[in-house]
Amino acid sequence: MPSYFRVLSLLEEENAEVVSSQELGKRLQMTPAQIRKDLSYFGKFGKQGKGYNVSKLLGELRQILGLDREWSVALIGVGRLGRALLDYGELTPRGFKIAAAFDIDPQQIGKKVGGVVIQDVAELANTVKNRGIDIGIVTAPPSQAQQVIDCLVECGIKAILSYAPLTARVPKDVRLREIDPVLALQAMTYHLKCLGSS
Amino acid sequence: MPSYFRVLSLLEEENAEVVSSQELGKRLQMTPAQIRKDLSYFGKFGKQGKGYNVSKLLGELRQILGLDREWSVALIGVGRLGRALLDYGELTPRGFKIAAAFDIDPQQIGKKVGGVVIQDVAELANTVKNRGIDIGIVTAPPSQAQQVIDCLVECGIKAILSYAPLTARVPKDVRLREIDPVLALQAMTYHLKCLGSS
DNA sequence: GTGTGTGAATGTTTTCACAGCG
DNA sequence: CGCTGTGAAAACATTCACACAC
Repeated sequence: MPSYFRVLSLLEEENAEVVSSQELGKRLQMTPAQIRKDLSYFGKFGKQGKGYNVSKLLGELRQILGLDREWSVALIGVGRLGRALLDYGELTPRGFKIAAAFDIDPQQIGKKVGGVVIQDVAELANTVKNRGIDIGIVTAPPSQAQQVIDCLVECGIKAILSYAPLTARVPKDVRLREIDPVLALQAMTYHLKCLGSS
Repeated sequence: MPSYFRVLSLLEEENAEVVSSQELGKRLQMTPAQIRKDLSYFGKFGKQGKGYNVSKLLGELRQILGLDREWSVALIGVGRLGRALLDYGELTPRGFKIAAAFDIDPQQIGKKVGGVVIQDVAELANTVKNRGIDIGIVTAPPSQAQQVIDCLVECGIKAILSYAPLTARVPKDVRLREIDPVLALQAMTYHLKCLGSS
């Protein structure tokens, strides 16, 4: 559903007034029926014979997805990957502000990366409360990832994005998403392998 | 399914001989029945009363997923994100070698990052053929991503991992996976928003 | 007893097809 | 007419429950 939002943002930049489920389908590589079903789940946003008003639908989705506010994010683990995310320009303009960064390495603590001063992980609990952190991003090494995630959960964080290449255990009221590029690559090799037998 | 492989690798490091679907279920946050179904789709790998032999199952999965060989990857777009991936230590040990890197910026071309010399995108087609590239990773800016992807498709690449925040169009015989951290975050805010009404 | 492999039952998602509105 | 919204149908996925192997 967020990808609907993304493509509509693009359409707005292209000054499109209106869009049909067919056009959306083409852009998102899905069937028009799928898109109509998905959207109708939340309400009736379209006009028969016309399609969907881009900016109106964008507004509706913004509210539905909870993107009508800015979310505060804490990043734990300022290695190469963490740094890349701190420098990544797409987060802030799309509604996610990295409000704090943490590491365990004393050498790193106090340094400033991407406009944020790196704090000691010991201060995590405090900062989460004081700064009203909503979401945690875990870029700590695998050996410490589960520990960090447990800590975030204890702090009351309900949404975690993990870059650690392992399946972490969390209570079921906590949303956990994992990003592991290797997993994505491996999902494709299965199909590559069967290429001769077509 | 690749996550099965990942957790089994971990179990092997822990010197586990044998594992039950229940234990796997706990580690992967799924039901034992699910795991048995998935595995039985490819064959009968378990022993009743015992469970699955870790190293044997690992071997089977390696073959099934096509991980019994090394895959050559080309990375296009050596910005911050591309660099982070070139330096990312998990790719090579898990079977993916970045065999070539490309950029459009003349300032970058010829420089060496993470053991790979950056080449001009113009040489992409040639290199893909000569070096037997199997997979493309796109870390180019959004404005150029579709163009780069089209080029990879023309070169005969059948698997692409894109970090560009847009849904690219590819022929249906080409596997495309997208990684967009913002999309992952937005998928969670929907649930965060409804937190008061539980 | 313990834990797999599997048909049968259940639940969920995707597709179809069409009434009805602009 | 064109395109949405939506029940009904089809496809797909998950869970159950139990026979059977160790």
